[in-house]
Amino acid sequence: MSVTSTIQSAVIAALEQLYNQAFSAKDFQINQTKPEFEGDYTVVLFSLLKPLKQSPDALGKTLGAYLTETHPSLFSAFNVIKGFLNLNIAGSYWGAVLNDNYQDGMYGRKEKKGKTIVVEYASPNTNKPLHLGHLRNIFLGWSISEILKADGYDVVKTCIANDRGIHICKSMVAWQKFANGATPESTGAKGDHFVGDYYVLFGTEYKKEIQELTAKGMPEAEAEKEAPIMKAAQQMLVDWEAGKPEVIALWKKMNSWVYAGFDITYKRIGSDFDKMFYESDTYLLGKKLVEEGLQKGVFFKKEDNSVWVDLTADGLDEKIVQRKDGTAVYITQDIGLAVEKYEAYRYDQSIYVVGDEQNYHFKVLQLICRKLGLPSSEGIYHLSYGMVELPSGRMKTREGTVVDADDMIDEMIKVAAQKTEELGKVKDFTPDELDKLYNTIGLGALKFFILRVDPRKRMIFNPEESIDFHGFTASFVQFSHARAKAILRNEQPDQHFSLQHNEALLPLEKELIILLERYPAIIQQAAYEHNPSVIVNYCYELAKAFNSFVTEHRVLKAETENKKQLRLRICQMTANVIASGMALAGIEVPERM
RNA sequence: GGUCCGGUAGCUCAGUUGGAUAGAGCAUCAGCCUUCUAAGCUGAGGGUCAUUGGUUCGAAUCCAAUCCGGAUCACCA
Repeated sequence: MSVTSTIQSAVIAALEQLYNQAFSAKDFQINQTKPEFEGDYTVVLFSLLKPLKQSPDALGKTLGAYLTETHPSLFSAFNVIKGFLNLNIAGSYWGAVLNDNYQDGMYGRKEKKGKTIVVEYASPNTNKPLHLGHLRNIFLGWSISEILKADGYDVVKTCIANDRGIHICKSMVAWQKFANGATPESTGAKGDHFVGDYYVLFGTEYKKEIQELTAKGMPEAEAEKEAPIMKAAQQMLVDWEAGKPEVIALWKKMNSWVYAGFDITYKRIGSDFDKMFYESDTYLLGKKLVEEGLQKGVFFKKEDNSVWVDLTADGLDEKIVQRKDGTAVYITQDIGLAVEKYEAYRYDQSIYVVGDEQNYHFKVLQLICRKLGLPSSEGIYHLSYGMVELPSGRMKTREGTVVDADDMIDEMIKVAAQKTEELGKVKDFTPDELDKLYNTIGLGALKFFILRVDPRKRMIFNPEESIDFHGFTASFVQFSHARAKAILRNEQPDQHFSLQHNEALLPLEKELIILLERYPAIIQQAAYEHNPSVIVNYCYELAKAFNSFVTEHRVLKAETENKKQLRLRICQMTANVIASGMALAGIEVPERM
């Protein structure tokens, strides 16, 4: 049990004894005591004054005296200032926290809850390479999954490949028309980039054709529909859904190129999935559900044969669920996917890591699932994150300001290598070890930079700032870990030494133990909020405190053997917690750097 | 226009769910390596928490209005 909840229970019991009134944890607050006051934890008394008909001073003194008297091993002293009861926690209590957990690599992780959460993330289109926005998505999804696991859930990491639809047909048409049979193998290109180039080519050709048509006097809106290359793409989608063999063959070939490219990137960033779903499968189930919905009267057909759902009663609009030509739209497959996921995992929650521009889409999805009476609907949770912007503004494909994921990763690792060489601390590393270290530092920096921001907020990605290895960065935290390990390489804590608590803890020692004690609660909070930035910020805070501690106090040459053992335990536990926390963000920490 | 999200130091971000004098990093300035890793540490300056009103012992945090920025309201995904 955490200190905070221990104090809470003690206070509740005390109030029951002293005033014969029952309170719950929600009736009053326990905070860490502000540094300018004496004490470790503070009970805020204001909310209790009225029900107890007490003055702040009287209540504080009575409660403080009672608590210190009845829990001498927990509270060593107290003071009351205005409505705040400041409690000193006994040194022996902190000693026990340290002693019980310093070797535990699983510290902070919860027991299994027996509940399943499905997390969907990445979800790329198979027509262009991954960019910075995808990286935020993948880092978030992967990290949230790990955090939920640590909090005791069974997690299934899933990915839906958006492998069908008009956008896929566009790159297929362009390849057919312009590639002359070129392949990634023949050109040496990475598969996803190769296909992406044809998608871009489609766009430029399309624009060209529109210009030609409007030059002949056709109105622009009509030209957009009549452009031959667009008509070819639309026809291809119809052929694809009809299962025309040569279209399917082409589709399979091009998708396999893209997957090969994605796999390389996933592997580099250490991301993985337990289960892949393919839109090309789920859309059929979606269409079946649309059919059922029509029977049930949840959907209705318009004159042109397109199928709609009326959500005006729920404050939204009418929404199309199937085109007049019978082909599926985006949401059709999502309805199918929701059912498929539920059938497969009977989940308690189904998290979709998808950008906030799709808030409306997920509102609609949940409503439709509910109207269809699907059991999958209630667990749907859209983890909506903000867009990644550059200092110059939004990334735009058309303006070529999209930051490519592979380029970004290369750059980070390159700069990490440069920086490490400049410092020259690992000259004895083998080339393989160096390679691994550069990866750890470069990728760590990228992940940290992205995950440190609250997911809901838009974030500005400043390339220059992201490769800064000072301050609030992954390298700072990694460095702190390496520093702790350097000490531990000289000497390990003696497990058989029994710590004495007659020497008072120094402020920096106590600060670190208090921070370490909070780690389990931090995991819980991050899981509850679906927010990896909670973990990342915590790791930074811990690393910062550790660096102050290490510069201020000697560990190996501590004043007494008792102090030395205490500090060695602090080093060990800090290293463990940093490694554990960073792992939840998908960031590795080196032994040396 | 409707709906949703955001606005905290020059910049990038925290702020323990309503608590004490609002915190970090970067940038600027001043110090600290003969010591377990200086990718570090210590200190200084920098704030009308968008604005106004309200709720109460107490508001960056809750409510209302206004201003600014973004997303969305597609037979794109």
